[in-house]
Amino acid sequence: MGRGPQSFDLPRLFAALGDRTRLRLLNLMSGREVCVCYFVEILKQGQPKVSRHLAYLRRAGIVKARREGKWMHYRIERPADAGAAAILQATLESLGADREMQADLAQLEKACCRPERFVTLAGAPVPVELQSEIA
Amino acid sequence: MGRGPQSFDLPRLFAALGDRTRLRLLNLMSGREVCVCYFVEILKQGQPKVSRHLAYLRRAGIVKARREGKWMHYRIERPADAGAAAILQATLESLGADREMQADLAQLEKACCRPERFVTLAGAPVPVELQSEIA
DNA sequence: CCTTCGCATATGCTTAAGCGAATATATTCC
DNA sequence: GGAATATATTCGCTTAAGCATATGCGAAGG
Repeated sequence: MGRGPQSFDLPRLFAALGDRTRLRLLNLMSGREVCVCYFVEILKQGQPKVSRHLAYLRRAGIVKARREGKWMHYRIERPADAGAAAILQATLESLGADREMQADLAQLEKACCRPERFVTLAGAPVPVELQSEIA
Repeated sequence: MGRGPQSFDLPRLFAALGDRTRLRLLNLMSGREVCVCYFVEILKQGQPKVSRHLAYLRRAGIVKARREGKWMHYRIERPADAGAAAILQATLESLGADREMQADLAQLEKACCRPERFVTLAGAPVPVELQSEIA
């Protein structure tokens, strides 16, 4: 009994999406690979908090980390399960309607163009657009 | 600051979807209006537990209750927000891939055709298909 | 090496979720 | 009106989530 062996763990996915901080992180990663330091700068929240939420997303299987020297880059990983991928896709699209999410993206633009304005981002790697990624 | 005044409370929606019991309830309501007694019979869980989860869905704004005599009927209510509606739609569709959800629907079919087989459903109103409802 | 930097994780706390058992409310039937 | 039925809510408990502070750990750089 219980769930079928091949079916995705949807409650886990929704638990991962059920937090505003994590949605803001996903929004910033939508279409790009972003360094952790940008998250900390833009969300204006403590680094351990950001790191914990990124770990949560990682464990839920919707985000992937890549190390580059001292820096860690995160990007969205499309789930293998088609249903889960569709849900994530719909979620990312609906985030665009949210004011704060728009503001976050605007901040990211500013930070990318003029990292010298942000003390914490001196020398940090600029986010990179992803080619065949979600939205 | 914070969210825009018109944007939907997505974390609340995801919190509502982040529980397997609630997903099973939504799956059973997908395309039909169902009486609470069917939920209790099919999920084989205590009535207060089912009622509590239904209340949760009601508060999240994705389910609507209708009283008919002693019986309460529940059905899915498409959220006004387009993004939230799309997420809910994708969720309902992806539930079809889950074994337990399929089994629940099969049980519902059986219970509808032969309610006399289920002691607890004697005289209970049969679920009714909805015309222009989600999926 | 040994320090600094970027990030991750452990710790202790507070708050909220889920549960079963018991109780309350609403409707029907007699 | 009182018993019976269908559903909702409350209570006490256990478990998990989120937070801030503090600590651990890999990678550069001197």
